[in-house]
Parts: sequence; structure tokens; C-alpha cells
Amino acid sequence: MRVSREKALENREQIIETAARLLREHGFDGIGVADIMKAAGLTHGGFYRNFASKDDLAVKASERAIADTTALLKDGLAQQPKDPFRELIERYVSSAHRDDPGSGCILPALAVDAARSDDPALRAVFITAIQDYLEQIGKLSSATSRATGSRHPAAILSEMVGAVILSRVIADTPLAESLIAAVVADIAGPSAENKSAKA
Amino acid sequence: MRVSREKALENREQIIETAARLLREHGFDGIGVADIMKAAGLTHGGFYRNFASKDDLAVKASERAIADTTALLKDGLAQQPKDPFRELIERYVSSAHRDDPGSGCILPALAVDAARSDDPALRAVFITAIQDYLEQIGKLSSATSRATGSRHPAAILSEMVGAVILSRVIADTPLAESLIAAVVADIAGPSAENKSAKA
DNA sequence: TGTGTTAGATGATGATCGTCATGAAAAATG
DNA sequence: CATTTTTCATGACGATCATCATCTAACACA
Repeated sequence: MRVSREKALENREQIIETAARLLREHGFDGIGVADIMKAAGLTHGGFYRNFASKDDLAVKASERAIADTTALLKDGLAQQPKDPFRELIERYVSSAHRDDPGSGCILPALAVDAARSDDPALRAVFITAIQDYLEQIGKLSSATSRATGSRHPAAILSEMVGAVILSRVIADTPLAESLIAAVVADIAGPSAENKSAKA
Repeated sequence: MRVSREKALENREQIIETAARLLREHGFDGIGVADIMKAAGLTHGGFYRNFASKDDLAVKASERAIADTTALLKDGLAQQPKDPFRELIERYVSSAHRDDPGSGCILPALAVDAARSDDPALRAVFITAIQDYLEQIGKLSSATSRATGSRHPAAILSEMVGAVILSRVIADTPLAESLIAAVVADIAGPSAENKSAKA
């Protein structure tokens, strides 16, 4: 059956959005085309009219995931928090991010899968994402300066990504919260509350 | 056909060893039982006499991978390097580790897969591995003290794991080597060579 | 209104997945 | 040497995989 041009575009968007979530949750090899289409409210037959292959969808879904995440970040920073760098770190290294990989950053969710892929287009998406993060971190951390001003952005990003991944492994152990707190303090310094308590 | 008791045990070890490598290279969902058995020099039929399921093999292979990695690490530290902590960091955050996930630490290779798994036995293996690493890092870093003495082991481990993962994504870009160098310097301080060159 | 275009459902492709029943053949045991 | 035990190979199971040919029905356009 056919559908209006508008509805067709909407369907395509729905597929990408759904894939962006399911791929982050289950990994590139952990979810199939049929399941993605079903979750998007369609049958698997119409898939290959919209995308050349599953890899093609993976590229588009990854791009969408990045766009959504950066938009979310931009919203948080647009409110002009007094310490934007700390704002970034506290949002990224958090139990909320740990518990919702489906709408979180692609790096902790899919970077390992991307590294294993031999699709240059897919790798390129992740390389660009890393470069953008490094640039953002460089800007925000040097503006904040204080304890973190001298650290290389690559060191900070590595710590952020590693922390989210490890926290997802230990999510149901007592270690979980302490790891997050330790990493946030390590990157952004002691929090405002704890700082006053410390003195 | 039957095989000597000795040879049977050897075959079983070969399966575990092969799986430990292939699973780290391709992820839990990226390689099948038949391929693992073929790479081990056997046919897929004999698999279920040795293991209850693929998940069972994943647990045993992960344990083996950890044992191999820690043995390798112990060897390096047994030579009494003047700075054991730096020795650990330089071995872990290195291009050699980046380029050989099949014989490297399971955390950058499989922690994301483990976090997605609902097999409690498999998760337990990774949780234990994290705890062991944290303990080791705590011992080595505090003994070294200097610049790193005050950092929480969880922060250091996060940075190590994240660095290896990100370096694998950007392995074929100019960024690759600089990220490794930056992270090593960030964790262990400027290297001996660079320190003299700096002054 | 008529007609060509096309989105998406149906259903099938061969490949591969994890799992297992069976059989053969040699080691282990007497 | 005879018999039991057990390891591995053969081959098949149903399920799922990515991919695609075909059909249909409704939109887009004349």
C-alpha cells in the first residue's frame, strides 16, 4: 500500500530514530532489521526502499544519535550555568546517563562496535564525533581553568567515556555510585556542596 | 571418533583459548560457535560436550582472558621496573594494546558487551576484573605517589579503558598516537625522556 | 477523472545462528 | 582380548539473519 509523501518521510524518520535507540541499547550486532522495523511500527519489507543496507542505517542512526545528544547538551549549556564545564561532566558522568544508553552518547554505547567495523563511513562518523567532543572539552575546560585547565582534552574524554562504560558493568553493585562520584570529582574538582563541607 | 583423555583436555583448552581471542576481537555477538570451533581445529559438533552453552563458553573464555592478561602484567612487574605504575600505564595505554584486542584486556574489548548481557555469571567475571584492577592501581599509584598519588583508582582505570577504546576508533588517523601520548602523560606524568627535554 | 508512480506489506531467499540426536571409533577398563 | 565408556564428527533442527522480488493500493500528477 502507498502512503502520502509526508507520511513516508515521517516513517523514514521514525526508522532512524528507533534504530538510533535500539542500536545504542543492543549494539550493531545485537539487533536485527526486522526488530527495528517492528519497533518503528512497520514491517521489515519496506526497509530496503529507505536504506541501502543495515550498515547504511547504522551510519544514519549514529549521525542522528550524535545530533540528538549534542542538541541536548547545547540546551543544558544555553542556560548559562555558572560552571559550564562542570555542567557537562556532571551530565555525562551520571547515573542517568549510565541507566539510559538508548538516548545517551554513542561513544560509550557504540564506539567499540565502530572500532570493530570495517565500514569507512561508519568509522568516519565516530571519528568526527570524537573530534567534536575534544574541541568542546578544550574550549570549556580552558575557560573554567582552575584545577583542570592543564589537562589534555583527550585525557578528559577518555576518562568520561571509560567511566560511563565501567559504571554500566557495575550498575547493580555498591561500587556504581562511588565510581561516578570519584570521576566527577577527579575531572571537575570537588563539588560545591562537598567543597564547603570539606573546609 | 574418540581421543585420549589428555588430548581431549588439550582440545578443550584450545577451544577456550581460541574463544578468548575471537570474542575479544569480534564481540560476543560478532562470532559464532561454529567459527570458534573451526578456528580451534575442530568441528562444531563436539562443542556441547564441553560447554553448556555459548554463554558458558563466554564466561570461561573471559576468565581465561583475564588470567592471561594479569599473568602478562605480573611478568612485566616482576622485573622490578623503577616505576611500576608507569610501567603498567605505558603497557596498557599503548599502540600495541590498541592494535591487538585479541590478546589484550577484556575491559576495552568486551565490557560494553558484558554490560548489555543479562547473564549474572558473565557480569560477575567483569565486576571482579574491575575490582582487581582498582586494587592493583590503588597499590601501585600510591606507592609511586608524586603527581598521581591523590587520584582515585576508579578515575585512573576509567581513563585507561576509555583511552584504549577511543584509540581503536581513530587508529588510522593522525590523532591516534597523540591521544595515547597525552593520556600516558596525564596519568603517569611526563616521561623520563620528555622530562629532560622539557627542562 | 484517469493513470503512472511508488511506499510498504507479503513472503521467500540462502546463509548463519545456537543447539542437539545420532553414530563411529578409539581409549579406558576388565 | 572383550567390553564399556566417552570424545568428537556428521548432519539436522528450528529460529533468525540480511536482503530482495513481487504485488497492491493509494498518492501524485496530468
